[in-house]
Amino acid sequence: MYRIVIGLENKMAVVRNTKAQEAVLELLQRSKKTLTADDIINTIDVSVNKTTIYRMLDRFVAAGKVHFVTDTAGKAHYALCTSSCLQSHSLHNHLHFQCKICNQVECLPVKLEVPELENYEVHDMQFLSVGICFKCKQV
Amino acid sequence: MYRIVIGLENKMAVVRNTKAQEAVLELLQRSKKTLTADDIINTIDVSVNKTTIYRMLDRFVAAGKVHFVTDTAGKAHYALCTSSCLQSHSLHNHLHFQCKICNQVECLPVKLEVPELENYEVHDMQFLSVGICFKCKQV
DNA sequence: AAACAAACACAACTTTGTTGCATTTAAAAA
DNA sequence: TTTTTAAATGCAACAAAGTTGTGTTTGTTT
Repeated sequence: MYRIVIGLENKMAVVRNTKAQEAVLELLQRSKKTLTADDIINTIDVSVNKTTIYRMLDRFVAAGKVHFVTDTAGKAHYALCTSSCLQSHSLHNHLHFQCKICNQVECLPVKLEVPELENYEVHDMQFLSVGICFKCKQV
Repeated sequence: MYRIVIGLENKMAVVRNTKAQEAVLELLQRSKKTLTADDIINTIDVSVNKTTIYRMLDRFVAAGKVHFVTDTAGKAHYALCTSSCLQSHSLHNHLHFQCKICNQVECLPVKLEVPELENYEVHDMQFLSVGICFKCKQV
């Protein structure tokens, strides 16, 4: 219900390496497109509980390793942060694309310029475009 | 589960005016910020079933009267379309702001420029910035 | 090796939105 | 005006996505 994370203000807690976490990070690394929690649960080869997946993803987001976009149906899609995510105070100002046909969401290498918002404190952003992707258009 | 709408390709069906619909549109008109289905259900004075509210909102979106943004928690926030929504093929290329404190989402009068996406068919977009709004910053 | 807390599993739950079907009702047709 | 028709609604049951609580496991530090 509360997928927002306050960044890295909360002191970096001690972190432990587990098989499950490594497996999830590897999945995200290998994936060209974003992954939903469900995608991960259905793809991962080690046995991991769904609650664990959700909490893990929250931790990754909090740590700035991963970012997510919510699609038009309200589902969260996760992707590893790249170097470009880290520019300008960890704001993810690149565009995402959600395909109505294959339902996948991908990060696009397109940065959007956002003017300063007077009197607002901007912590993060999600830019989503919706339509039909390259692959699905060809079919 | 499927909040996307294919625009107006489906022939404009006969539309009927009902008290409920008028009431919802009036609520949206009066509201400075976007409203969730729940907001509407809790605010509206005439008795309307929640299913009706959801279907109604879908119809309004399909008709281009209303647009919505999904917040970081995956919840849909609806707003009346203004004249500015109708520019450039009914794409809603203005920015929205979600406040982490009051949890409200508002339309901002800020248009974002999006370059053409080669080989992609863009039907719509959702631009969301997240942080602390003007009012909540003052408290 | 012992201690500690991060990470996990499991079950129950919440929230948001959907589906199917019967009923009502706005508006067109008779 | 009355009849007809399908758009709009109501209701109940359901579904998907994510969360909470609690007890257990297990990395890491001491």
